[in-house]
Amino acid sequence: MPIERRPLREQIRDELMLRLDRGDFAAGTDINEAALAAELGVSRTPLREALITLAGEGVLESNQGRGFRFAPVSRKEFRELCAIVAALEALALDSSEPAYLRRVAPDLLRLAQDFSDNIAEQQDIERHDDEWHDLLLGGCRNERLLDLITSVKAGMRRYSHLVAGESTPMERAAEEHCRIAERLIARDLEGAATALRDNWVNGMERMMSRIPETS
Amino acid sequence: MPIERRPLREQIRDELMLRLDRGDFAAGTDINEAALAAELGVSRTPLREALITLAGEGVLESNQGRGFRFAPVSRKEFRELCAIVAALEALALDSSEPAYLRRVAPDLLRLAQDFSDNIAEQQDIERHDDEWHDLLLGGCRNERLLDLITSVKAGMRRYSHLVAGESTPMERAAEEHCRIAERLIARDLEGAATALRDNWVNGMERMMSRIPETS
DNA sequence: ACTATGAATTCTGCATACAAAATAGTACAT
DNA sequence: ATGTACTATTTTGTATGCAGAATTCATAGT
Repeated sequence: MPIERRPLREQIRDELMLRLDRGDFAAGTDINEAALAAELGVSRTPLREALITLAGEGVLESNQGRGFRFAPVSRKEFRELCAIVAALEALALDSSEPAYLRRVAPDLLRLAQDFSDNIAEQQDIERHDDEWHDLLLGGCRNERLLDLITSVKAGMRRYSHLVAGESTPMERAAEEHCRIAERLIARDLEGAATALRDNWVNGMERMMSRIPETS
Repeated sequence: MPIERRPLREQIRDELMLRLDRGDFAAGTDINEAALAAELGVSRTPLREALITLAGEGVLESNQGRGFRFAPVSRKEFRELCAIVAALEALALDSSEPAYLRRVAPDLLRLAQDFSDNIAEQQDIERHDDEWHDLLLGGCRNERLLDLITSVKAGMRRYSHLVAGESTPMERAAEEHCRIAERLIARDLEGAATALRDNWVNGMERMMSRIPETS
């Protein structure tokens, strides 16, 4: 078996994103490199490398001499990110192999229905939603686009834990997923793309009230 | 006067992009960190930080133990990038303040016309095209989107010097810019967005033959 | 001549060390 | 009590050092 040999900076990045999902870091808080490096058991060098990639994805921001901090959240930015992801995923759907979409459409529908039934843990909900979208876009032939979507979504993870605990919005999301799947089954690619865009716009509005206004 | 104090990694990144525009680096070539750092007169640490950000933007790629290299070019990737930028700029146009577009539309038209007249240096052509698009999108209220467009375009700069010396394609581009500006003057935002998308698709096809196929 | 093997070298990835900037703290003057 | 100048401390930004992986080169074997 080929043992895993990944750069430390990537493992660190993953770990930080995991902690971000858990809500360990409040938006706007500074990062103490030495302390965090010690806590992770690594040196500052690969940590800083990870921080720089995260800054490139918009998760962090850096100021000269002041180091890194988790980028503050705002309704404005969340709207912006949703608009971007909506456009990118719609493009990805457009760039997908029709055969793939036909094949996975039933799975997508079933997953969406299963999901609306049993309300699970918040962690599971997030993961499920991500996996659903990943499956939807799995047939996209534009590799750079998929990478870009992943990157932009990383920036959105700062918002994910803010909505934790709300159950009704998720039921709405499941319904919308059903709609998208139904459009695909009906071979209506245009309608599916529209439903997908709606899903993001609605998702945005659903979470909007949860986001504290820029103070 | 406030003297400029930017991190070295950013200055290094800018310098590397400049050299990339000049065609100093062939696609696919490895980077020797020590040699490049010595040439730039900096240490490997900020250089590596710059390389990591460039890798995040798709300009470079990194392999474990093998360091960084300029990502190889391919027609497939170029098509992908053009599709992405087309979608993003169209969205940006959609998110722009109508008042701004009305105001700059005449300037855009004039710039496009001026440009089609005097054929300048390749360097100037590139810069002019970029500035034209920047002016077009200057009224976009989605800041994250503008950052993202800049980042994706950075990845496209690997292709820019490949088309050097060709004059007719640029005249075509100027014509298309005129079309976009005319649509804006006519208050036809939808038509402008379509023309913008066409500009990217055509630009793509124009350069396609210049890109060596993946060997 | 060609391949395989192993030592020597080069280079990356990570850790540590150092310098300068920013922050916190303290004494002092108003 | 408040503000200010100055010092001490913390923290970042950059440079250097070091271990191990990857590559190169030479040599031996077929």
